[in-house]
Amino acid sequence: MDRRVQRTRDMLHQALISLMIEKGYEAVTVQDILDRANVGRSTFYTHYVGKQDLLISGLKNLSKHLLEHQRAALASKGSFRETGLGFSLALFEHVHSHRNVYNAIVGRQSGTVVMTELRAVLADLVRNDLKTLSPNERSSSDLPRNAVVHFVVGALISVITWWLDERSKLSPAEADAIFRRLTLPAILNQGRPL
Amino acid sequence: MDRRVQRTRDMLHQALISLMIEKGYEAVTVQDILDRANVGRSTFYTHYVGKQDLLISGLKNLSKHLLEHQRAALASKGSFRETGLGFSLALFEHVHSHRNVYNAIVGRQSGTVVMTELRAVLADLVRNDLKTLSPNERSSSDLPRNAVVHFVVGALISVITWWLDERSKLSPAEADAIFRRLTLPAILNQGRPL
Amino acid sequence: MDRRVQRTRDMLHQALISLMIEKGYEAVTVQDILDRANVGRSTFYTHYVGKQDLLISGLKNLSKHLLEHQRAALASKGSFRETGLGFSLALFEHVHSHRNVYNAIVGRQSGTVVMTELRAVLADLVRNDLKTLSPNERSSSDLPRNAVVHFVVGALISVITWWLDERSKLSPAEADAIFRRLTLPAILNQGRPL
Amino acid sequence: MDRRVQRTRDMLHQALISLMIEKGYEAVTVQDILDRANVGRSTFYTHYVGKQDLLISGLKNLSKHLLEHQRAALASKGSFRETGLGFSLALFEHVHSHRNVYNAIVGRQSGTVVMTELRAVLADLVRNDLKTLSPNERSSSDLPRNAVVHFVVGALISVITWWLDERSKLSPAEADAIFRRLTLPAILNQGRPL
DNA sequence: TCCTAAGCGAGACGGTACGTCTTGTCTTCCA
DNA sequence: TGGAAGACAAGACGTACCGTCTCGCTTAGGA
Repeated sequence: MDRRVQRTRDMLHQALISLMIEKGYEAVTVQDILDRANVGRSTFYTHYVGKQDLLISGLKNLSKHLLEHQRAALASKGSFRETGLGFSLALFEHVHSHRNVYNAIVGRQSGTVVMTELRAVLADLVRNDLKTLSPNERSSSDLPRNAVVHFVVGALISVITWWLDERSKLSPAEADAIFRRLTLPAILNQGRPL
Repeated sequence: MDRRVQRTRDMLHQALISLMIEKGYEAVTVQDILDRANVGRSTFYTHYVGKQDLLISGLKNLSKHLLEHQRAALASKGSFRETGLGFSLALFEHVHSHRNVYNAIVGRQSGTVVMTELRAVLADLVRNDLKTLSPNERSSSDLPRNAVVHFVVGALISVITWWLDERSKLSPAEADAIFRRLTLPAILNQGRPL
Repeated sequence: MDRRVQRTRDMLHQALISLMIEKGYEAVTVQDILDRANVGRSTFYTHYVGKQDLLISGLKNLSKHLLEHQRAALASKGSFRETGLGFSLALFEHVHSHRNVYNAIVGRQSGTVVMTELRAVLADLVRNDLKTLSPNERSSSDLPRNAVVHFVVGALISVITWWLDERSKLSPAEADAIFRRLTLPAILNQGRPL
Repeated sequence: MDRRVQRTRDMLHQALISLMIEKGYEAVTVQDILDRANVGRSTFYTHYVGKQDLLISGLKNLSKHLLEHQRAALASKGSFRETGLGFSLALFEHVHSHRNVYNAIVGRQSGTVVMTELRAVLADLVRNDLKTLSPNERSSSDLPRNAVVHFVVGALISVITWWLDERSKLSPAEADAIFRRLTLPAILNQGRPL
């Protein structure tokens, strides 16, 4: 591929991210992106279907990053309580070191598209994790698998949102601990009577 | 207030809801609403700041409805496990009998505004409920109150979303049970070591 | 007629005139008039068909005023050169003492309706006058009567417009003299070869 | 300039003219023009500030046309009585061959903007002509130059209006003759006592 | 090394939705 | 009970984006 192509795409990504931090995804105009990236209108539409497409293609990086952490955690031995949802700490740390970006993605100014896409990425990770749980440990299989996946993703995003709103007074590890204390009991204690 | 005013507002609400069911909130145009409601453009903007305003003013009804159920549940005696989050069954039933509306509100075609507003309504209810928990029972106070509120609301919406996506094969009571099995342990078992 | 009716109409006329002076006829809104006159919308439309109607009904006064002067001039004896178009000096004086109103009527901010109506009023006067000319004096009757009427009215308005634009450095009598020097030769010297 | 630009502008001009003929300038909507010209709304406002702007830019053509005839007349030798206001016949002929357009411009359905602009165009031509008169012939310099210009333009438009109203029973040459018989004496005979 | 296809910026263009404004009609309410 | 207040439908306005397109200029990468 032409060396220029990659350069154009990078500039577009950078432009979108910096603009999202400033105004939030919804408020960003294609024209804004073009101006910021010094890219022509037609060029933009050559590479991407639209604003969403540019965004989604950017989220792929996050996805890759978290998948690696998940693989590492799954490889190690230990109970699900210890190693389950093994990507979560990595995610909280990623969020922390890119606070401003995540504020734009997850915050008040966000948009449906961003959230939908983020949920999809996380749902994949969670589903992977839960697959390893069912056969080995006390199972949550008496609850519909998808319900649990939705629940975990919702909890994850809720905690991240809250954490960011609180201006991140807590460390990533502490935030992660809260997430796990809220989420794991539901997954692990299904046998206990309610 | 002029009798006509209420009539106009009602017709606008009806129009918005029916259009949301057909196309989803984001896709609905102000002009669509005007045509459906037989209302003039300026009249619309006399009553509402915009599409969002019309929507939000509509969600007030839901809020009132659920608040009543909550009051009833809080009045009755029983442990938090039984009576806590007492509005949840009512909500699942409301969702069930207005499936199509909720699909538009919560579904793939929804918009940020709708969700934000719905979350705010639910957050108020949850916060009310949790206030009654802390003093009486084994407390979740070692977790930040707001984190728990966000978590519960996220869980609630996640389960509803999943339930609607599954075409509601389960009854409202069953869906509510799932929600409670996933959420209550986290609230009640904070003392147990993870 | 109800005493209040006349009061309402007067207030509307006053409002229109003062607003015309401020912004010019075209820029004046019915709502502007209502606000200024403290009159309800429906009341306005009860009395007048619209903005134009209100204006035209106001011009009737001018018409009456000038007609009287014309009658006086026609009654006196003298050649057409002296007494013809006998209302012209009265008009220039009227213009002078209501400069601001005429600026609004005739000026840059005016509107078609105003001008059309003013022309009609003047055309009637001119036509009256020319009727007295034809039989008695050296005639312009070899020119189409209507052409001459249009011409005189056009000349009159042109001179008034110019005079007002010049901020009326000249007295009404001087302006009138200019008008007569420009217009009368054409009417009186038709026999002379061109 | 982009080839497309000229094409767009042409189509807009054509649309405006044909619509003016049908409904008169004032009654023409921007949307009417867009529909007729197959041009997008934003494109229109890219090229013109509004309806007026489009109109005025169209009157530039008339101006150019008449200026050429004036130059030709000025070049020829002869008294002012013969060659003065040398563009007038050309104007009457232009009016005649574009009767429907001029009816829209000058007629009952016209608007202030149209007339104001037309007056300005004609005033320039007249002023040019009168400049050649003063030094060479018996002067009208004892009358304010601007008054005379206004007067001539007023007379010209008056005669044209009358002529068009009469459905042009007269030839352009005859109409021009009437105009000259009405206007020239005033310009040339200033020395004669009134 | 050339030269040719591609990548690109610039921006014109047709559309569509927006929120504002004004008009003339129609309804309510109050004095 | 008649007029003031003002709600209303209609629809034009000028602005803002969108996604498609045409145009030349530049520049890589194969001949």
